[in-house]
Amino acid sequence: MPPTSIRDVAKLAGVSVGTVSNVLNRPEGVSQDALTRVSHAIEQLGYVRNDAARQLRAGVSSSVGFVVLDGQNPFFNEVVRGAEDEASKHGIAILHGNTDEDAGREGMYLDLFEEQRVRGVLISPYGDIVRRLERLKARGIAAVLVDRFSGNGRFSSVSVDNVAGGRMAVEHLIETGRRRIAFVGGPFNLRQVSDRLAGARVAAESSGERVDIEVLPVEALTVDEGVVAGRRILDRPKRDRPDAIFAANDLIALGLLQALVVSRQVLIPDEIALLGFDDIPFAAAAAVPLSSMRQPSRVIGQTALRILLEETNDPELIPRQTVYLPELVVRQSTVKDAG
Amino acid sequence: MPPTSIRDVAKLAGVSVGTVSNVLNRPEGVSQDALTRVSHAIEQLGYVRNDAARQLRAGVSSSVGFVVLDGQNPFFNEVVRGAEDEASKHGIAILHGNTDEDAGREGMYLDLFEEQRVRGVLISPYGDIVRRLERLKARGIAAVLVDRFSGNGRFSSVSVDNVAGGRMAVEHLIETGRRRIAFVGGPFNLRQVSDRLAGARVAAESSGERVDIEVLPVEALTVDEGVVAGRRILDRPKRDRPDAIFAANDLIALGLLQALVVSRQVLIPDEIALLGFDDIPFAAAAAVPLSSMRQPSRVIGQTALRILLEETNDPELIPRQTVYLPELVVRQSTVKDAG
DNA sequence: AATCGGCCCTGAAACGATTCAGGCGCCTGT
DNA sequence: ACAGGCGCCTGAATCGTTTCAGGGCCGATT
Repeated sequence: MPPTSIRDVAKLAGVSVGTVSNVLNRPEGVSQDALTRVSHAIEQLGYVRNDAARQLRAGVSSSVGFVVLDGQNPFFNEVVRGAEDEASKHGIAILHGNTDEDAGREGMYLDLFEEQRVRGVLISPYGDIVRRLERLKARGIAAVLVDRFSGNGRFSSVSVDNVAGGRMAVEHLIETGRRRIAFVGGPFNLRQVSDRLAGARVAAESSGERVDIEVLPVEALTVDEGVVAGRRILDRPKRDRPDAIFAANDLIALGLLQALVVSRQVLIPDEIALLGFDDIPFAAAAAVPLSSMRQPSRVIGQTALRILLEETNDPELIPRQTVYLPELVVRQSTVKDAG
Repeated sequence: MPPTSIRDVAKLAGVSVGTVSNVLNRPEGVSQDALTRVSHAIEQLGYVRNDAARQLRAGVSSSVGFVVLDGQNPFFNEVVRGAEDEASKHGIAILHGNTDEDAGREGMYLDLFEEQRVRGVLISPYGDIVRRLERLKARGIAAVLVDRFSGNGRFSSVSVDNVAGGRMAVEHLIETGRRRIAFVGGPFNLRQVSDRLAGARVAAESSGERVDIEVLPVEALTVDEGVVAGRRILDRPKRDRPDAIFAANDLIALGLLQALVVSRQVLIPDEIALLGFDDIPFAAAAAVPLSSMRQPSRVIGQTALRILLEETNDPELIPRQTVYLPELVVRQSTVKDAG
C-alpha cells in the first residue's frame, strides 16, 4: 500500500496540488465546488498530511519539546499535563524527555529536539544551560523555563516564588510554636532548593524570635533520600532532634514521614511537625496527611506553553517572567486537629 | 542567522553533499581525510541535521508515540520512563499523549502521530481501537499494546497477567482469613479491571471455602474515586462491611485508605484488609503501608519499545504477546506485623 | 601494456508539502 | 466594446536530506 500524497488527492479531485494545499491551509479562498471535491477525495483515499514535508518546506514544526527534571515527581506530571492540554488545542504534540537531575541526559534531549527542529522547548533546567538555550534561540527555537526563574532575563519563565514559599512555610511553623527547624533538601545547585532555604532563613530572621534553621542535605529530591534523612534524624538522641522539618519537596517529606512513622518513636506533629512543598495528590493520602506549599502546577504548564507559542509567533517579544505565589495547605502533619 | 545545511558543510569541507551524508550515516566507507575535514566543518558551523528532511527522503522517523491511559498514575510514568530509557539509546524521541480514559483524546493523539509519521506507537488503549491500529499498520506504522493483552493477536503486546494477579491477590486475602471481600474498581470496559476481577472470582471459587466477592463499581481509577467508594462503605452499618477490599489499582486503594483512616471508625488491617495493584512508589509511604500486586513497570516500557523497534525493522515479524507475572508485596494493610 | 577491481567521490533525482507569479474567465462601469 | 479588477486556479520552484548510477584513480594481475 503506497502512502497517498497530495498529488494523488489532486488527481482524484481533478484539481492541482496547489488547490489541495489551499483547501488544507486556507479554505476560505477556495470555491465551494473545489472544496467539496477535494474533501471527498481526501476522505476516499484516507489521506493524511505528511508533517515532515510540511515542516521542511514551511519551516514550521508542530511539536514542542519538554525537558522534565524528574518524571517520577507527580508535580511535574501535572505541569506536563497542563502543557499537553494547551498544546492539543493547537494540534501540537509534545516530545518528552526526563533528565532525572542528570546534565548529560539534559544535553542529549536538547540535541534530539534540535534535530527535530521543534517549535520550541519547555525546560525545567538542571545544569547551567543558558548558553545552550542561547544557541537554540539563534537557530529560531524558543525556550521557556519552567519552575525556575530566569537568571539573566534572556528567557521567559513560569515559576513559583520559591523564596516567598520558603518564607511562608517557616512562618507557619514558627506560628505554631516551633523553634528548632530542620531544612531537608538538596542538591543545592537546584535553584528551587536554595531559594526555598533562603526564604526559610528570611522567615527565621525576621520573626523576632530565636529560631534555628539547621540544614540537612540530601542527594536528590526523592522519597528514598527522605527515608535516609529520616533515619539519620532518628539516630540522634531525642533532645537533639528538631521540633519541625521543612522538606524541600513532598517526595522528601513523604520519605521522612515514612521513616519517622514506621519507627514509632516520634509523634507527628506533636514532637516533630512536617511541612512539604508542591502539594502533590499523594500528600493528602499520607500516613499523616501532609501540610504543604501548593503550586498551581497545571496552570504553570499551560501558561508556559502559551507563552512559548506566542514567542514563536513573534520572536521580537521581550522575555517575561511569570511568577505565581504558592499557597499554604495546612493538614495534620503540622496542626494536630487540622481539617 | 541562516540555518546551516549539509551544503554549507560540503562547501566548507571541500567535498560533495553526498560525502557529507556518508560521513553522517556510513562513516566506515569514507577516507580518513574526508572524514576529518567534514567533521571539522560540522563542528565549526555548528551544523545539526534537519530531521524533517531526513525523514522525508529516507522515510524513517526518529520518534515514537506513546499514548498513555492515565498520566497521573505513577505506574504509567514508570512505564514511560522505561520506554524513554530504551528509546534514548537509539536516538529516538518520545511523543507523549495523555488520554485520561477519554476515547476522543485517544483518537486525537493517534491522528497527530499519524501526521508525524512516527516510527511506531506504544499505546495503553482505552476504547476499541483495533481498527484504528490496523489502519496505521497498513500505513507502515507499527503498534505495541502496553499493559493490555492483545485481543485478536494482530498486535504485539506487553502486559501483566491480570487474571493471575487478581487470583493471587484474593488468595492472599483468603489465606489471611478474609471471607467477605469487596472488589472496588471500574470502569469495566477497561480490560485490566475486568481481568483482575475475573481472577478474584477464580480464587474465591477454587478456595474450597465460602467466599463472597462483592463488586463496588467506581467511575475511574483515581484517588478521588477511591475516597468516594470509601465513604460509601463507611455509610453501612459495621456488620455489613466487607472484611477485605481488593482495589483495582493503588490509586483507588490510597483513596479508600484515606477515607477509612480519616474516619477513625475502621482499623486496618484488623477490621478491613486492603490490597492494591501496581505497587506504585507511594504505596509504601501510605498511612498504613499498602500491600499491593507489583508490576515490573519499567521493564514493561523497555520491552514494549524494544519490540516496537524490532517490528519496524522487520514488518514481517509475527506479533507476540509478552506477559509478566505480578508479584505480591505484603505490607501492613493486609498483615498487621508485616515488614 | 592492457584490463580489472576496489575504493572513494560526485552530483542529480527524489521525497511531499507550500508558495507564488502568472493566467484565465467573468463581471462591472463607462 | 473595452479596460480593469476580482476570484480562483495552475504548476514549477523550493526546502534539506538520502540514494545511487557513474566515474576517476591506483595498484594488482595477466
